[in-house]
This record gives sequence, structure tokens and C-alpha cells, in this order.
Amino acid sequence: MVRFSKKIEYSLIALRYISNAKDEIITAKEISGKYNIPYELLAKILQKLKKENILVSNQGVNGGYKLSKPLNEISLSELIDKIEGKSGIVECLHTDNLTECFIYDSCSIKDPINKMQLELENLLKNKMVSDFI
Amino acid sequence: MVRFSKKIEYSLIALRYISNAKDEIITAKEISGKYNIPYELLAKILQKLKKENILVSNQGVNGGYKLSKPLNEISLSELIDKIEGKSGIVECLHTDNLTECFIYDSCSIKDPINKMQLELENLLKNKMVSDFI
DNA sequence: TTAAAACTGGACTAATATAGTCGTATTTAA
DNA sequence: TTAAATACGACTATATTAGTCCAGTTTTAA
Repeated sequence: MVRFSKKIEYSLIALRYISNAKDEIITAKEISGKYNIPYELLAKILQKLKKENILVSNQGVNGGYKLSKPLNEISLSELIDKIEGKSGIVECLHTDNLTECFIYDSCSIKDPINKMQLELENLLKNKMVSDFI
Repeated sequence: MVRFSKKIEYSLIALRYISNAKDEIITAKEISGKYNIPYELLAKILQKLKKENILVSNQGVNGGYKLSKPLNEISLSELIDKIEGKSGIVECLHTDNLTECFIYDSCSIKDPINKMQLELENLLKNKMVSDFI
């Protein structure tokens, strides 16, 4: 119920590795091999991180990835939202789905759940990816 | 990635409802009807809550459920553990699976993830079910 | 100029977890 | 003894997550 997906796990491992390499360019293959992470999956994740401007990439031979900014500027909250898409702790707080909720009007726990959500978000916002290194 | 399951949602709704009814005995059917929650599913959840000593039940005609203790004595953390079983925010923190993790020894993010987990647990421990009423 | 090493991207499949259903038994009050 | 309730296990369906496959494109270096 409160569990990081593999994507987040792999992201953290990759980001840490790339960060430690300083300005060296790192390939998906290298990380995949080092940590036994399925190559295709990791590649996808790194591509996503690039698209989200957390990494920059070079294509072609000798290509690879490096950080676009230091990891203490990226919160866990931001990483999760960018990798998995923003979402609420219950379906109905994921705004799109409001209309689909049978209970909504009579829902008794909406407000406190909302507060809970904010507290969780806060915790994740104050955790920087650099804290995981 | 941080989302309450329907089971937790339904639990909260049911517990709130039962709590508001004071000492009256409440049936699964009543709650199910009121909130459009699938009867069989809700029944299972209430049975589980009973087995975990959060509710007490009477069988037979005029049977139903009531609280075994006030909701400010039950933390969200406890409710989640009892409904879904205890689990870590990543697989490897769910102790049984340690042996299956390919990365484990070389895992760079284990320790900070562990700390993160403790902080999350803490947040959930300090939230009482009564806060959701 | 071409081959190899890398990223890019989409569609697909597999595995797992969550949500929901069904059938049957048991209990109990009226 | 019947109807209304909980109890329980097995099953199915759906959604999410994890992982695979394949066919590109880009770039460097030989």
C-alpha cells in the first residue's frame, strides 16, 4: 500500500551511480550490468528521466547519460511524479476520477484523507534524491 | 505508488459509520447499501477486522458488528498492517525476500530507503483512525 | 562510408496484486 | 423451523507493474 515501484528503485540506483561518476558519461548497459537490472527496462527509465530534464543524453557511440542538475535539487516527490505520473492516495483524489466515484457526496472520509495526502506529499517533498546516496 | 487500497478505504468508511452508531449493532448490508460498496467484499473486510479484534460480531438474526475499542486507540499503521499485512516500501525491506534480491550486497540505496520507511511508518503510526472522522 | 555502439520509441507479453463474485456453512432470534 | 445474519474458502476479473521485443535514429571511429 505504500510501496516504491521498481521504476523508482531503479531510478534511485541509476541516479546515484551517475552522480558518483561526476562528469563521466554513463551508459544504460553499464548500470544494467552492475546491478542486474533488466537492460530494456532501465533504458526506458533513463529515457524518461531525460525527457523530464533530470538527465541529459548523448546518442551514438560513446553516448550515454549524465545529470542535468545536482540531486539535491530533485525531491523524491518530483521524481515519483515524473516517473509515475502524479496521483492521489485514493482514486477520488486523483481529480479526473471524481465523477466516477459512487460514494463521493456521501463520502465521510474525503477530507481527512485529503489532509493525510498533504502530509505524505510534504514528507516526500522534503526528501531530496541526494538523501539516498 | 503511495495509494490506499479500496480495502483500507472501505475499512475507514465502515469504522466511521459503526463508530457513529455508538452501541447500536451495524450490519454489513447496511453499510454496503449506504455507500454502494460491494456487499461480499465489505463483508470480508468486516470479518477480517473482527478477527483482528478491531470489531466484535454477533451472528444470527439481528447480528452485526460494533467496535471493540475506540478508534483513537487504533493507528492507521495498525489498520493497514492488519488489513493488508505488514510490508516494506520496497520488496527487499519485506524481510522474507532478502534472499531473492539480486542486487542486495551491491545495493546502494538500501540504507536511506530504510530510513524513509521508518519516517513513513512514523507518520502512519501517529495518525489515528479517529482522525478520519 | 560503413559498422558498431549507443539512445529512442512503440507495441507487446507476463506476472502480480487488487477488486470483486459465488457458493455453502453456521449461528441465532423469533 | 425459517429467515437474517456472520463465516469462510475458492474462484474470476480487472488493473497495475514489470519486463520483452523489435525496428528505428544518431554518432563516432575505423
